[in-house]
Amino acid sequence: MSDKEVRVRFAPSPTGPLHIGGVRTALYNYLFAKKYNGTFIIRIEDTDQTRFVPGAQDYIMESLKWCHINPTEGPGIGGDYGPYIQSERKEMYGPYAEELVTNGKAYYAFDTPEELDAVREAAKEMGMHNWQYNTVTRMSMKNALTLPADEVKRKLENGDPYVIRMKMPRNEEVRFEDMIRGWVSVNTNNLDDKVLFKSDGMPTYHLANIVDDHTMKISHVIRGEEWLPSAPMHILLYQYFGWEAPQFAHLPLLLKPDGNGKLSKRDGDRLGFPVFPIDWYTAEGEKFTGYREEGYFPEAFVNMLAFLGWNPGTHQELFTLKELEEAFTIEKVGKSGSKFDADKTRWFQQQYLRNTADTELATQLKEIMPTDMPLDRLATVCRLVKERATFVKDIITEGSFLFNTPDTYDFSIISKKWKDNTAALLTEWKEVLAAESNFEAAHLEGKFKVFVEEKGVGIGQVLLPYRYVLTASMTGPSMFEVSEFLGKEECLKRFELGMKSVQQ
RNA sequence: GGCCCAUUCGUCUAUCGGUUAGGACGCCAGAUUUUCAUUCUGGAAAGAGGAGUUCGACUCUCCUAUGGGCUGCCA
Repeated sequence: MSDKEVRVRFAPSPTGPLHIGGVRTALYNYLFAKKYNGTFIIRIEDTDQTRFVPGAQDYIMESLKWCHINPTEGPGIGGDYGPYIQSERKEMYGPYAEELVTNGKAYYAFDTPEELDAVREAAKEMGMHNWQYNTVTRMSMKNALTLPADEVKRKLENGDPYVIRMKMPRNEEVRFEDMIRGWVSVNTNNLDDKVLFKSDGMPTYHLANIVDDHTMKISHVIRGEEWLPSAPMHILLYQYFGWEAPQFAHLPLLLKPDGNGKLSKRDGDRLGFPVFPIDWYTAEGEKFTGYREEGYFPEAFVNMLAFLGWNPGTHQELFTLKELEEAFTIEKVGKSGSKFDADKTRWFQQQYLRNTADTELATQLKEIMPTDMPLDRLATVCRLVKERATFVKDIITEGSFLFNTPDTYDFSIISKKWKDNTAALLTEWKEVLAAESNFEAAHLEGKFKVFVEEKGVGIGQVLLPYRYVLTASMTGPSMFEVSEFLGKEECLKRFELGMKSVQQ
């Protein structure tokens, strides 16, 4: 690591919702910055005006906020290197492109998109699988390298549409050291003359990215593996400008849990888990569910994401954001793509739910379930059922009989356990309770043990029917805890209800 | 097709030439529990294949296979 100040950026384009792969890239950038006391920057790359999606930028910012991945510089945040939205930096890029033209590192090209399509089509028909605008083909195209100088000049003065293409050198080896993959090298013969500046006056990603990273003093570029093939070209651009290139780290991709391929938008509803951090609605009104709305804690979500492609080298798996900031190193990021595991994700959430204080859970519960129940009572519910829940919303279903008197009893669930003497035993046990003034769980349990002892019956013979009449269910937390929570009056009332259902 | 990257249990991964190849999720079995859940214990489960280098390779090199990415005036 050089002693240069660490400045990293996450640079999404607002073409739609950020999916979890993007969130992970943002997270790694953030953690890297924190680890080295650096700066984490958000930059919006909206150079493609045709793909702009309204709301996408807000979605990105809100997603990161929910995850507590807080940028130190960015749109709406400020910083000394703004603006942080490329369309607002539009005027900056042209002169840089011109500079390359002047230095012979780039050239004007006048081929129309239609002409290019035609050339590609023709090449395909001749059995060439891909045609590239490169060192050899450029000599048969319409550009400043082939056209007479005066014609080029005339076209430019005329206002004819043009692009500026990078002039790729012939047969040169471009090498760079990736922080994750080590040395990567490519021969320029395999690279093409990429468009740097578009006919609409906007730069392409490649130019804008290099110019912004340089002018924003970015020290490390941590981005997805899909950028690896163009990294050598970016290196070359830095050389053309005479700038020092940042260090690169190309992250492995997130893969579909089944089959193969990069995780994509539609995989979520197909496989039954969210692919997006928060809900997203398309312009057509289609909804994509987010982790936030599913009920995941952001801490659990972030913890899970951090472990998709990184590990601390120890057996610890539960990390707070702060702990991740300490433990994270780029060296421990793996090289191969990871398949997303929905089960493991749920497990993380379950762990976090369990480690959340009861009153905190109660507070969150109140937000999703209107109730008059006081907070301390809610907290007790949480304590009783949290071990059988994964999400806060599970507490509502798992503890339903703690909120409301059962409205329907289904005798068939207990009929097998219901013997001839059950009703009589239950009635006697009810009498014991009716005479009892102390309803503390431990006390009731003691009473109960004495009761079954005296009757000479098994615990289950009474306890299960007891559960049934009070909760209309066969499963749940300790009956003595449940009884204490409900209180004497409610318990006796439910005895009546439950017993009635049996008689029918 | 071309170029680049990758390859350890089903999944996420540890191992930085010498290990009974470790952990976690999931799965199975047992114990605890009135029940379900929890918890605990145990179990099945892996180095893609082939050549080298080496006293010794999961680890280094090469080839093959497989997977992935890129191949736009998209990012």
